[in-house]
Amino acid sequence: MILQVAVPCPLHETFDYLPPDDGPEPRPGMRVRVPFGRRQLVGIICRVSSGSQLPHNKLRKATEILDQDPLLPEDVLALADWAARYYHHPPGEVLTATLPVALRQGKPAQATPPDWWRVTAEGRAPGAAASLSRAARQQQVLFRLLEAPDGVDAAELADLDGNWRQALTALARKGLVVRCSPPRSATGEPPGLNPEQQAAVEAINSTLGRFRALLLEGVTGSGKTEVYLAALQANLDQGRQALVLVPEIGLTPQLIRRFRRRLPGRQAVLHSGLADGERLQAWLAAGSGEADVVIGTRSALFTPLARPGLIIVDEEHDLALKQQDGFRYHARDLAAVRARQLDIPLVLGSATPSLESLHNCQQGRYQHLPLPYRAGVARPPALHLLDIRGQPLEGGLSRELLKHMEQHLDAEGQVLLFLNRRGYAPVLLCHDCGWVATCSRCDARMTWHQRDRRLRCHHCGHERRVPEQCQDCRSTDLRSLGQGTEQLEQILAARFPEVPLARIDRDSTRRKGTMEELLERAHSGEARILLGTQMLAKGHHLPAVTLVGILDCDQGLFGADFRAPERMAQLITQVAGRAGRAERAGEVLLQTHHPEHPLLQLLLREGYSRFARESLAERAAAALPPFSHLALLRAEAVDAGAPRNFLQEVREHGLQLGQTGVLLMGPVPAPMERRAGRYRAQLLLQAPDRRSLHTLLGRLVPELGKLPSARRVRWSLDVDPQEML
DNA sequence: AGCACGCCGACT
DNA sequence: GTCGGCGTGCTC
Repeated sequence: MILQVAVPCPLHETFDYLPPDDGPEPRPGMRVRVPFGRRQLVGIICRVSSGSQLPHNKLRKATEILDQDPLLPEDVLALADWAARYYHHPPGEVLTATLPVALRQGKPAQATPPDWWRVTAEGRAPGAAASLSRAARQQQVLFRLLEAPDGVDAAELADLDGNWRQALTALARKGLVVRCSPPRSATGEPPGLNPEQQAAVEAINSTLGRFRALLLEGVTGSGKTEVYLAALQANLDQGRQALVLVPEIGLTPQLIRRFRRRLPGRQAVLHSGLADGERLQAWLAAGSGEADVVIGTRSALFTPLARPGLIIVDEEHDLALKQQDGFRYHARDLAAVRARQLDIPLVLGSATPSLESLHNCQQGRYQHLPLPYRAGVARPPALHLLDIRGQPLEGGLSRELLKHMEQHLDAEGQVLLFLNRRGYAPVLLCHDCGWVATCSRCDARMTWHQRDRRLRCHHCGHERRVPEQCQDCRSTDLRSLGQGTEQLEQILAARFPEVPLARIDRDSTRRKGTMEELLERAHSGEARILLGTQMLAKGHHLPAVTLVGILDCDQGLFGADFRAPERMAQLITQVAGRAGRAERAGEVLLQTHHPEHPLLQLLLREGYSRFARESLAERAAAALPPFSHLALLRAEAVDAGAPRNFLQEVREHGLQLGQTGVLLMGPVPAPMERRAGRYRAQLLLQAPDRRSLHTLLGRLVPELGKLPSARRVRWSLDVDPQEML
């Protein structure tokens, strides 16, 4: 008997081992400890076969089988295998990526019973709390449990000071509290659905039990989540589990609470903020069938499910669904593969669908489910361009925008300002000689953060003190150019001193919990002006916002990336969607220096949907994705010439393989050549069909590591790149 | 990736 | 005379 084992190292094959002398019967999906070189690694059994290509004396014996039963079911193994082939990534690294960290390290896959506690009848008795007058800690714990009729997770007691665990055990000994299983959540009353929502739900429900991909294109506020909830309910009624993927930013406590409130059964949440132990428990609960709905960010896609019935990918256009380093997979695309393999429906949802998914609808591969109207009484916002050419600007705000802000604030409205640039100013400039502060490690300017008196590079994180003098001419007349959110906050505080403001960007939310705090201030209406970057653009329900101001929408118009316009349109539409979600119609003002730009005009006049269809036609004409297929080979090194040399060698190697149809473009320097002290270059492969691209990559990639020049660079392959940076 | 082996420069 | 630099090779 031979075990084919995937080990966590960047090699494109599995390794054959003899089974250990004793232990459980080896089966695919089990973890196994194996000797590898002179190390011991935790690998995963991919196959058990009867023979090996290698001579018997070359084979080593596996040390021990780590699982009694397979950790990964057949379908996850098959998905990982498919992904390793499609992304041309080492199978060991792909499989390792599917496991929670605790399991990668070889820890036992043991589900611990829930640490959930509630008060007993004795504990509820009138004299119980009073009897603890000499045990303040126990009293405190008891009070906390008395507040929660369903009990609490012991982890929630962690904020009590002192040894709450000891107090809890003491209370249990006295019979005042008891460990129990957490309640299955109750179902809140679903609101009535409008006809479009109803039609979408029926379309999804009618396909439960077999594969089909459906694109739910719902304008902001059209009630996509209600459609998800209804479909999830129907799926649960059939006794099946569901997987819900969201981009990191979308996984807010708000959304989780809504799911908890509305769905029966148990939900497991998987995101990067979890401790290893918590993550493991959620993962095991999914695999055992204990959890009914699994909600998570992209890596949750690989979670084993005991009785899968439905996969939902929310905000399917979002870039966060594509991993941007190491194993560069797209969770949306792999979700389609998994749904097909499991023969269950896949629902993709977005207000601004990716061109890829719209194309799939046009091709008839996906079913299109439009939700063109806002749910309830909410009316769509009115979008207007503000031509700011030659206009006086106050901190980047035109008079016209300021006037509208005053009007909305006077009318008790809430104003949201969007500026996709944090810090005080993006440029620090010497007024005497023109010197600008640049990063020593990147080809980029440093951003001035006034409050911390520091210059920070937003590309590599490098920072230093703000210089007193120009580094070139010693002049002390250093000035800022342009505005970031930090500066705008100051200007607004001076201009509207009476109006409470909340700034939401990566700097203002660095401390744990501040994000929730600021969002709460925004949500409650306490803050009247909201100022933020990307962070504020997505997902959050801000029903009181009546005016949205986008300070600079020109950045996206001239990006080097062919996806830049699409990104810009998605961002504008998402930000605009924050306005007027309640009864009051919203107003959206876009400041621009290019009011006649055809892309902006199209977006404003016709909306995202038409914009996207027009863009698709342009992509077709230019033979760009999704009408052709790309792979990007990146290389970087401290030595400036090494990446180019390597890629040149790869190019020649690739040309020799003579795959017709595949274009090799480059090598060229990356758009920002030097970043974090490394020079970067890239080679782009383009093909009219997937097959020829993958045939070439299949032959080329395993050879790359063997090239001598590869040793001098760090390289990575990005299949279906989303960003050319 | 990790880890060893191996062959050349500045030190106790 | 050694310690250690990183080039090269290998992992069933």
